[in-house]
This record gives sequence, C-alpha cells and structure tokens, in this order.
Amino acid sequence: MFKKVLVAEDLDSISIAVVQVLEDLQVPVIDHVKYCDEALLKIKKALLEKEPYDLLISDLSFKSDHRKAILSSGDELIEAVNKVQPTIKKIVFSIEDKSYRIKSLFNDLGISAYVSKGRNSIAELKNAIVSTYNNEEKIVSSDLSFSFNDKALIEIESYDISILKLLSQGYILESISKEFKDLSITPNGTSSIEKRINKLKIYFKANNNVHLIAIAKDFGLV
Amino acid sequence: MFKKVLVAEDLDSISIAVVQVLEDLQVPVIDHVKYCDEALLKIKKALLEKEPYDLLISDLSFKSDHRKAILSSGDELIEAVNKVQPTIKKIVFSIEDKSYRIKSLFNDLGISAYVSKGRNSIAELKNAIVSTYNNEEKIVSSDLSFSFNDKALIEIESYDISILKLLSQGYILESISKEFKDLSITPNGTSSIEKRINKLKIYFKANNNVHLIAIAKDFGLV
DNA sequence: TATTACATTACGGAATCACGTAAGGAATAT
DNA sequence: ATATTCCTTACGTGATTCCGTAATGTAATA
Repeated sequence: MFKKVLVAEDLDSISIAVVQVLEDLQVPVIDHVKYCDEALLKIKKALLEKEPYDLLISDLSFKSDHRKAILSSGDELIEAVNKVQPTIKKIVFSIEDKSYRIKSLFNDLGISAYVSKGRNSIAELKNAIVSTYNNEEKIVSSDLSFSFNDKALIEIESYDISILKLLSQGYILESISKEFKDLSITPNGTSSIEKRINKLKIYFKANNNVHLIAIAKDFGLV
Repeated sequence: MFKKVLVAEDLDSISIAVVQVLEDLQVPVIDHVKYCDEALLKIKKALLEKEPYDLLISDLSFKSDHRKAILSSGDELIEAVNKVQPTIKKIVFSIEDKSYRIKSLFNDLGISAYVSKGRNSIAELKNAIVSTYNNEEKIVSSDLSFSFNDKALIEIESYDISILKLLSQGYILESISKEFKDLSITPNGTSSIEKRINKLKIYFKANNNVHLIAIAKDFGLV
C-alpha cells in the first residue's frame, strides 16, 4: 500500500472520513492540509527531504477566507504539483459531477481516479485508492456514467470558456474583442467572436446570450 | 442533552463526522438518513410511537439519483416537518453561505442554528447543538458575518426571482410580459418589468442582462 | 368632484445584439 | 503560378436591450 499520502480538503467534516479510510488501509504516514498553498509547500518540502509523497488526494473547490491564497482550487494545485513532482499519483475527491470538468482532469492534469462525493463515496474512495496503487488508470466512481469517447464536451475549448467568462462578467462583444487583442488571443475580430458565440448557442440550444450564460453556469463552465 | 436526534445528510463522508459529534455529546439515540423523504417518514413514525425526535440536523442540498424524491431539499424537508412536529429543534448544516438564503431559514422555517460547512465546522456544530439545547436562538457559525438587520437582500422578492428565472431561461422582455399576463402576475407591462430589471442591475452592479444573470446564478437566486 | 401622489404603462432614440452575406488572407492542392 | 478551401474579418439590416421621458391609471385626500 502507499507509504505517504497527503490529503488536501478544506471541510473538516469530510477530511475526518478521508483520513479514516487511509488509516483503515494501513497507510503509515497520513498528512492533511486545509489550504492548497499549504499542500504544495508540504509536497516540495517532502521532495527536498527525499521522502516524497506517493499519493495526493485533493478536493477541487476550496472556500476562500481571510488568508490570501495563491492557489485557490484543486485544479491549480495539481497543475503546480505536476511541475515539481509529475510522478505523484493523484486522486480527486469532489462533489463536481460535470463531465467536461472531470474529463479535463484526466486529460490535462493526469489524475488516476475521480471519486464524486455522494451517498456511498467512502467505499468508492477506498476502491479508487487500491486500484490506483495497482496502477490502474482513469477510474471514475460508479455513479458517474459518462463516456470518455463522448466528443461533444471535449470540443468546447478554452477559447470558448474565455468568451463565456468575459460575457458572464458583463463584457460586450466589442470589449471582448479588445480584451482578446490585448491578450493576443486569436481570433479576436468581433465577427469571429460573434460567430463562436453563435455556435455555442446552437450547441447549448440557447435562445440568446442571457440564456447561454445561465446554461454555462449550470454546466460549471464558468 | 438531547435524547433522540435525526441527521439528514446525503454525503457519507460528512455524516460520519456529524454522527461522531453526537456520540461525543453522549446522545443516546442517533439516527441517520440519506434522503429527505426518509427523514420525514422517520419523524412521523417516531411521533406515532410517542418517541419523537428532539432535534433534526439537516443539510440543504441533496444529490438527486435514480430514486424519485418527493422532498428534494432541506428547505422542503423542514417545511414538511414543521407541519407534523413544529416543536422539534432544527439545525441546518450546509455549505451554503448566501445571507439571502440563510435569513429565510431563520425567518420562514424557524431553525435555531445555522452552521456552515468549513474548515472548523465540527467544533462550530458541537457548539450550536449545545446552545440549541440551552434554548438559545438564531445561532450562526462565526465565519459567516452578516447582519440580520441588513435590509438589502430581504428586499429582493419573489417577483424579482420570477423575472430572473425567466430571463435565465432565454425569455425576452416581451415574452416575460406575456407570461406574467398569463399567470396574472402584476405588474406585467414590458416597461415595468424593464424598470425592475434595471433596479436589479443597479443593485447588483451588473452592466447588462447577461452579467445580471451570471451574478444571480452566483447568489443562488435562480 | 377635483387634486395629488404614486404606480404602471407607453413611447422614442441610441446602443448592442443577432444573423446573414461578402471581402480579405493564409494554407493546401492542382 | 493559379485555384480551391478554410478561416478570419468587415459590413449591413432588423431585433432587442437600454434609458430617459411622457402618458395613463388608481387610490387616497380635500
């Protein structure tokens, strides 16, 4: 079994149960942090001391509070961790159930397992840890049924997300165009952006921009 | 201390910790359910058997799954419970931190305490249970700092919510006006609705309708 | 009844969105 | 080199929003 595991989870009510699972599995060293930044620090420190972690179990969303945070989400944490210790195994344990988000965790961040917090998630988490230890890949808890071959959501790329984000912040077409030019994101003509928004509206069956943003919010895209 | 407590919480990872708290407090009878409907049934049954619950600790949001649910949220559960056993003490334990929502729990549903799931919520929950037992009222966990006298959010009424809902469904002004006429919601002139939307935009500092809906989604108003 | 105050509705012009068509460029094929 | 195709950008028209002002309706008051 894993020898040294780090748990990044802000809710104390949940971390208690996660730590319990690891104890059941007889993991000798279990550390637990409530902030992403703290997690990265611990991983770096362990590396320096030549006693690196085997496994990171992380939540996705962390509450913000008075502390100023550099890393504010599990995604960011994992991205940062991949830069210092790419070989570490990563399991995400979160309430998120949007396939778009979860797919990108596997494809872009290289996690081994995704367990969605639910009515039977402790058992699922246990299984995921064991399977990960046995070098299995792309483990998704059973209550989430989506196909990795489902092209639909993959086709929405970061470009679209950028547009949706700016729209949701009250930008009008022209401002988005200007912003994209500043950030040298291309294409950045108002027409191109307009056309892209149009595709999104067709794809999501939205009547207008307002409707589109409401849907995007529901899908957790912004 | 309370003699018989019911916990309504769908996430097993959390309910474990909640039950542990109650055990610490030496509560002799602790029951736990994962569905709202089940909770109501148990409360009714206990009433019939003349061994009613003293306290209900409930989450607000419950994941939906294959089971068809009559009650789908903590709000609905508490509303239903109030009809059969209004005297039962009620504590809400949820991730929700929007003052608009929380206020209505105290004012409309008569809960005694609200504990927001966070980094130190287990201790907060413990305190809330003890305080509730001592008949204290309107207990809000310390990380949530909002005033009960803050009029601002109270002024957003169901009329505004209706407008926001329809907007988020892609309705244009004219369609909203027509819909309101059909439902005999008044005022229903396009101008009045327009003016109201305007007020909302000023209130929420939104640049346009798209922005407004994004904000409303964030606030959990729709 | 007449007056006032307030809420609702109507109207009009400017800005923005919505959507189709066309012009300009870059890459590839012939 | 020329043609073809695809992508990006530009433009034009109608719909909708945006925002101010005016007209209408309604309820309370004199």
